[in-house]
Parts: sequence; structure tokens; C-alpha cells
Amino acid sequence: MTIKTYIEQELQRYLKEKNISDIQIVLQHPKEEKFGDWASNLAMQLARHLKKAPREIAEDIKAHFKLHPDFVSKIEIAGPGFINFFSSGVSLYGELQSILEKGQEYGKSDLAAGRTAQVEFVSANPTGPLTIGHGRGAVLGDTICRLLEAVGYQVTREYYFNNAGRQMRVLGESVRLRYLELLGQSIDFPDDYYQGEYIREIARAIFEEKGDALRDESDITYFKDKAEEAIFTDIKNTIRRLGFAFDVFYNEKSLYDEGKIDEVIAALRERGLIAEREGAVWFLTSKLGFEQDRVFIKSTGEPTYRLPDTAYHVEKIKRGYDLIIDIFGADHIATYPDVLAAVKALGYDVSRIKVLINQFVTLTEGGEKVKMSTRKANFVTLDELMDEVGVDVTRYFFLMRNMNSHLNFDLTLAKTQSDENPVYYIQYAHARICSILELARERGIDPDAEAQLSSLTAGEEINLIKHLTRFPATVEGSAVNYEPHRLVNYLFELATLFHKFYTVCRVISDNKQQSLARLALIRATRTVIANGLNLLGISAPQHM
RNA sequence: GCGCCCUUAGCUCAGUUGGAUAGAGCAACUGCCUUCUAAGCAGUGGGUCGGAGGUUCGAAUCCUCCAGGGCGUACCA
Repeated sequence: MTIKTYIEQELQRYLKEKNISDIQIVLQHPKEEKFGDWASNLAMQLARHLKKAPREIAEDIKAHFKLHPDFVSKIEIAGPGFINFFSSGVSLYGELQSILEKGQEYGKSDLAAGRTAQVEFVSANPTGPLTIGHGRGAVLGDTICRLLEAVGYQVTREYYFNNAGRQMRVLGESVRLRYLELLGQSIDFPDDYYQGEYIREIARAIFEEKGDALRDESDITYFKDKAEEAIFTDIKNTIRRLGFAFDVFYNEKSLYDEGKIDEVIAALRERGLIAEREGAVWFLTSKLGFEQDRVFIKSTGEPTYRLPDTAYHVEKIKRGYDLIIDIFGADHIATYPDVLAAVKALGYDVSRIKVLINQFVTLTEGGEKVKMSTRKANFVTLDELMDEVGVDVTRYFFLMRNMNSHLNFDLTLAKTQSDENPVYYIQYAHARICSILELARERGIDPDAEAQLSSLTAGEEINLIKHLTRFPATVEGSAVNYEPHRLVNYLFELATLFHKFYTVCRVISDNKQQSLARLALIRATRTVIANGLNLLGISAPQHM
């Protein structure tokens, strides 16, 4: 039992004695030390119920509360009626001990043990290299997967793509024109074709392989297929550099091949939600409370994205996942309400589908805003970014902010002043610890030796221990809210507390007992930093 | 017009789901290396939490309205 569950239990007992139900017990860490380790607002919540002053109720709760030498040593009432609980210290050192015992496992939980999750992200069509815009979604997606795994989910990382349709025809045609250019023909390259240098590279590769054999080839299939292959290879390499791999690449085409698209249309039609108008097939969203109907199949016979997306989500639900997450950029915000409405109209449970929207990355370079567009080629690729600042900085930048906020990515700063990046601050704490542990071994001290943890009583030591013990709750909160930046902030604070401890408390000294206790403390700190960075996909270097 | 997101220190952002005196990093200024890594620590200055109402013991946080910004609002994805 932890101190928190003990307090909850005691408060619950109080409520039962008073015959009060329907009140949720909330415990939180007070901001200030003088307010103890845990605080409850129960008395204030009950004030209206019992028609008594909060402080009076608080006194009553205090009188009924059983102190326990292993958990709560003292209770105080403060402010408008807060009840502050002070840890006895025993549980604190116990938790520290358990960090040392659990090691790499510390922070993991079985909250969602036995449950499965499918996370769809990146999902860029193979028309060009991944950009910084894709990078945010990629890093967020992978990190959310890592967090879900840490709380027990079995996770499938999935990339959904479409290699048919207009975009891909334009891609093939773009490559063909560049190829003809290499053959010395003067060509007129349209503005709305893919302008990037990578198109020329693909054309060059085709030229080197085929010479001028395709001079009169008007069918773009070969060019399109070559381009898709080259681009996908490139995308997969970029993903690998970022430190993960997808379990499934799901081709939209298979939805057609397996008849899933027709099934959706037929099922919606059965429910009276489909109509033919002006040569197109419409999904009657207006019947479901939306403002306007949506086209599912254009008059040209080509479906709009909504139709396959609907079929895909039905497919995902049928695969039986407990949790289905879509990670989209803000530009896709309009797509999901209709899609979810269709899935719901078909009788499926959409509550297990969670759509996460990440806001745009605004890229600035030299004070100029750079608009990222694959088509126009004035983008900075993820690979270029990683070349400049490395994987750790790249991941950290994408994770440090709430995904609801626009991310301002100052490329100039990231490139030239990367030394000032906060990621190094955290990594530095880890490297410092490794260095001290190394020195201890050199001096013949075994850092793993049994230590008297209760001798750690300095303020800096206590603050550090307290923060360490909040790691599991942080991981859980970060995971269930799909908010990696919470863990980032936690680690930054942890690094701060460690650096403060370091400047005030000497670890290796003449005091043998104290040295051993402090070595144990920094080992626990190293474990939490390493585990945390690992969840973010960021390395924890031994030396810097 | 409508929908989603955002507005907190000069800049970039946190703020534990409604709690106690609103925090951090940059930037500016001042100190601290003979001792385990100075990529560090300590300190100073900096705020009408966009604005106005409301909900209640209590609001940066929830509701309504208004103002600014971003993204959508296609028979593009």
C-alpha cells in the first residue's frame, strides 16, 4: 500500500461513517512544502452537503483519521479548509528502494494489461520525402505508442496510404517529364507538378537503368511505380532513423479489392443514408444532424477520401482493438466528423476511436516563415533536420509542446545553437550520474551496496526522492491523456532537482554511510531519467 | 457565415483536469570552478493569465458573449 491509497482508504471510511456517497476523493500534491505531501479538499466539497463551515468539517475529519507510522505522521488544516497530510518518510524510502529493485521496469504498469491498441499515424502518401510537418505526427505517434505499451497495451503501429488516384498520376507524370528533360527534350514543366529535386533524382535513376528506351512511353505506370518505390524506401529510412518501425502498412487499395468499399455503400444505402444527385453519390449527413451532405463518389466515378476512410475505420473496429487512435495534422480536421458519423450510422461503437489532432509546425529560418508544401518543394525534410540537429533534439522539440499548440520551430536556432537545447540539460544529468558512479567504482566503493536510505534527510535529497516517486503516476497520466509533453516536463524538473542536489550534496565523501545512501539515490535517479528518456525515444548517454 | 484549435513575463511555452502567494527556459544584469562533468548552481528585474459578464467557499482552468491569430469549411487528400 502507498501513502496515497492509505489516505484514500481512511477518508473513504469517514464518508461511510457519515453515510455520504457521491463524493469523489481528490488528493493532490500541494505546490508548497509547508502544506505537506498530499492535500485533500474534501472538507470544502462537503461544506454544502453538511451545511457546516469547511474548517469545522476538516477538524472532524482530522479527529477521525488514524495516523499510521508507515504512512501519515501528521495532519494539518490550512487555508479555507485544506487537509494536509505529511508523509512519515517510511513510505518514501520504501518507494526509493523499490525503484532500485525494479530498475528498467519502474514506471511501467498493468493499467491496460491484456488490452490492444492500434495507432495510425504519419500516413503520408508516397509523393515525396517526409517533411518537418510529418515529423511532429511521427514522433508524437511513436511516443504515444511507447507510453501505451508502458501501461500494458499491446500496440500496433500502422501507416495508411493511398498509391492510386490523381496525386499519384501527377507524380508519375512529373517523373516522366524530368526523364524526357534528361534526354535533351525541352519540356514545359507545369507549376502544379511536383517540383522537388527528388523527382529529378528518380528520373536520373530511371535514365541510368533504361537509357532512352522509354522515350516514347506515354503510359506513366512505370514512372509512377518507380517513384513510389523510391519514395517509400526513403520514408522508411527516415522512420528508422527516428527510432521506430511500423508494424503494418495498410494500402487503401485493399479496401477496394476486398469489397469493403462496396459494403459500406450498400450498408449505408440500406439505412437510407445514400442518394444519387447530379451524377454523384452522396452521403446524407444532413439526416444525422450535420449542415450539409457530403459526396462519397464523385461524378467521375472516383470516391472521395471519406468513403475509403469510413471503410478503413470499420475494418479497424472489426479487427477487434480495444483502442483505436488516429493522429492527424490540423489540416485534416474536417475529415473525421463525417467519417465517424458514417461509422456510427453503420452501428459500430465509435467510443473506442480517439482522434488526436496536432496543430501545425510553423517553421522559421532566418526570421522568415517557411511554408511547407510537398508540391512546391520549398520544404525542409525530416532527414535534413536530423542531419543538422540529431535525432534526440528532433524528437525532443516535437514532444516538448502540447500538440494542441502550434509548434514554433526556429530552424536557425535549432541548427546553430543546439547546445542550448533543453534536451542536453536532461541528458547531462544522466551523464553526470554515470560519471560519479564510475568514480565510486574506481575508488573501490560498490555503488550497489546496501545503504541506509533513511539517512537521506537534506532538503535537496527529500525533494529529489519525492519527485522520483511521482514517475509512475506521470507515465500513466501522460499515457491515458495521450500527452507526451507531460513526461517531458517531468523529466526536465527531475533534472533540475538533481542538478540542485548535486551542487549542494557531495556524493562521494569520507562519510561512508552517507556516500552509500547518496549513491543509491543517484542510481535511482539515473534509472528514472533513463526510463523516461527511453519512453520518449531519446538516448541517455553515459558521457557528454 | 459555420466548425476545430490557440491567446499566460520582451520571446517560446508549462500550469497535475476547479485549489493555497500564477511557474520554467531563452534574452538582460550580478555572483559561484584547487573538491564527483560550469552543457551546472545561486540571485535580480519582468504579469490586468486577450477583454467583459456568469457559475461557487475558490476560476488561468468550467459556461456565455466579444476581439485577435491558425487550420478547415471542394465532386483535393
